[in-house]
Amino acid sequence: MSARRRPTIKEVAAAAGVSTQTVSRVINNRPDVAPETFERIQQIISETGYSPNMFARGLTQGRSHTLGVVAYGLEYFGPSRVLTGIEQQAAAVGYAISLNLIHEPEQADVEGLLASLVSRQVDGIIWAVPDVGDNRAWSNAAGSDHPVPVLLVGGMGGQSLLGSIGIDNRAIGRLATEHLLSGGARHVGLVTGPMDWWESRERQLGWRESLQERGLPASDRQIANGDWSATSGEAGLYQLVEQAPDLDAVFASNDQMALGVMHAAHRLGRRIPDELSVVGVDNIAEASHFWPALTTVDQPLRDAGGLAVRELDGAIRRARAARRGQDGAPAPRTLLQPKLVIRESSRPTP
Amino acid sequence: MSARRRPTIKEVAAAAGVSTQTVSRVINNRPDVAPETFERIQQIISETGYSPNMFARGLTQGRSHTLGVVAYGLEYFGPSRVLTGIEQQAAAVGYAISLNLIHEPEQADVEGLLASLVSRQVDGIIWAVPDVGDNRAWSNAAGSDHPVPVLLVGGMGGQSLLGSIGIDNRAIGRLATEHLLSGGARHVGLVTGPMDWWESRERQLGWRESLQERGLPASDRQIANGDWSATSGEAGLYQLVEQAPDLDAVFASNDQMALGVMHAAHRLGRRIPDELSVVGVDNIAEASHFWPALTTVDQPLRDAGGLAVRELDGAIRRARAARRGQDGAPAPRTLLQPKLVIRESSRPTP
DNA sequence: AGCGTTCCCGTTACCGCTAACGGCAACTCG
DNA sequence: CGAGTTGCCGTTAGCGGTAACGGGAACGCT
Repeated sequence: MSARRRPTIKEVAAAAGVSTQTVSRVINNRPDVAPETFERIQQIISETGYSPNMFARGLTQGRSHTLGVVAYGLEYFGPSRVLTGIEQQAAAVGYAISLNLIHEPEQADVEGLLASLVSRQVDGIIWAVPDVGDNRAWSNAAGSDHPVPVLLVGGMGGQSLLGSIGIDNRAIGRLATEHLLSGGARHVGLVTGPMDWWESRERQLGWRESLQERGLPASDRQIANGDWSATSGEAGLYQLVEQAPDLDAVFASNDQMALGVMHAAHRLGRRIPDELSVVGVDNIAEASHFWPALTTVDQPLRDAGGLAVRELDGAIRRARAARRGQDGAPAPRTLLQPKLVIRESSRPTP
Repeated sequence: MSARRRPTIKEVAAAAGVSTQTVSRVINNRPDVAPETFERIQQIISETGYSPNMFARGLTQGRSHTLGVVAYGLEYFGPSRVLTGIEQQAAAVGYAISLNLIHEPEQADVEGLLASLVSRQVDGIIWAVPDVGDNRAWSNAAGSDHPVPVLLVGGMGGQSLLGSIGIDNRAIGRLATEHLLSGGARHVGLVTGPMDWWESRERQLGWRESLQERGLPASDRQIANGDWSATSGEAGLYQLVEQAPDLDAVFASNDQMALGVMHAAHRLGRRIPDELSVVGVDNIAEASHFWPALTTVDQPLRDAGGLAVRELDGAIRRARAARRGQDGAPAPRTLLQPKLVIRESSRPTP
């Protein structure tokens, strides 16, 4: 942990007997350097272990090759997956990641956070915080002209002026519900996530639409509110069987709650899937080893993260090229499609 | 997503009719500014939304207030917890986080990664990658004098010259095994993690020590090698019951594998905990909702992350103060202690 | 009155790097 | 053989901020 000082371009130039500009040309791989000189300078660079100072470079070029990423809840499956996707793609495209975690999504100091990222000179910002409550009101604000491009990931609530990448959560609800119905279920219960989450509301909508299209009831008695935890899933089933005794299937809005539901079903002596079919969401690694193996809806979360980086990179380039052209194309919105994974917790289609 | 240019200190100074130096004094809260002037400048700053350019500031001061964090496997419970702890503490102490994820812990280009972080001018580096194979050989190298302080988190393999924060994994093995023994078990099987992980080897050592201290056998027939996945835990139990028919307890090196073990036990018709006691490690959120609720060993991972930031901050300050003093104190090593969480998958102490 | 302080503020010189430009050879070509 | 390339390299001037120093005005003190 010694404090060996890093060499500067000036020292490299002196050692090579050239000007700093020539060294600069070498490290940026620009023309107008004699092959022989090029070799010699590169030699010295690797000997001294020189690497350019990003501060100085950023100062002249006005870019940092860094993306600000604001995320929430790494302990949850979704967010950590998205972050992994972001990091991977960012590394591939040549961006560093400046990570900021939010702990209270509802009452974050959004402007302060964005300002601090901007003052760190990030080239763009990815807002990967779930759409909870009105925590995205800022993104709809008229005066939301940020000094750098901002991209939203996950959730699509509001008429945001910003670009966004999301997953079709209503389709998740429909996929799960229609699968349950096709397996013969007629009384499909729902354990929701927290209702201030956009994802929860959309999944519920999908569930409701599917039932209504078939003329089946979708009353409040078939709904239990959860909070994503297995505990709440367990409590949810106890509540459901009381409110709707003829329940024969449950769509749990995530795999943890599905686990809780199955736990409760075991305690109640209801066999899965014969007496009760269960479908979750997320396809967490453990899902295939639940008892029984859980049928679930898989979300392309990693892809969403990767796509976010590519889109943001595009926006950065465009903003940089236009510099003061028209603000151009409306913010693009992308919605990725989920996929059903059928296992043993649901009755198969006959 | 407009590209409104950010104001500079020069513009603020012009607007206030003072020199840039005076503005600089205001934003750094330094003396020698008349209260009235101070007010006026601050007014203009908030009106224009000025915030200092970190590049320029970093260039003169030689620090970025950024910590480089290298992590691996956010999809695993441990690493994501540690990262959360790091981020939280970093935010509290005033550091930003530059995140780098590794995908192949065995064959990462360590020097390249460190160099890239250093060239980004991070003030210090936290290496939060599990100790797998010989991927930490670099940290023992004699010439490991990095331009910035480096701290290792998790794992304690080798005689690293660098400071480190870890969790006592041998104690994990002992806690789990002794709990099983105190519940009456006499034939304790082990499902390990991958054996090139330091954590796995230490947990196995703890298991072995506990058995040998009581004069109980700890043969290879009681061991099945897993890979952290639930699948491997399931396969592990099948293997164990074949190799050691009188098996009455299993220590699984993480909760996922414990889940697999319980899954297999159900299939084999072995009742838990009466016929087979099971203990896991990690205390993941779902553990209390497994069937039955899983007894496990809790690791203070978030604390480890937080502590890492504080220690690194100290090292940074010291390095900065000494600047060329002796390299001083030997790298401190901290070992945090795990904690047993008793639930229903293990027979209680009579 | 004369001198030293204190308060407040401006000047200058960098930090490390790159864009823009200029300039000197050698080389090409009609 | 003179004029226009082309190849190669250096000089200058910043990017936006801060450290170090200096200096004028007002004040206090003997």
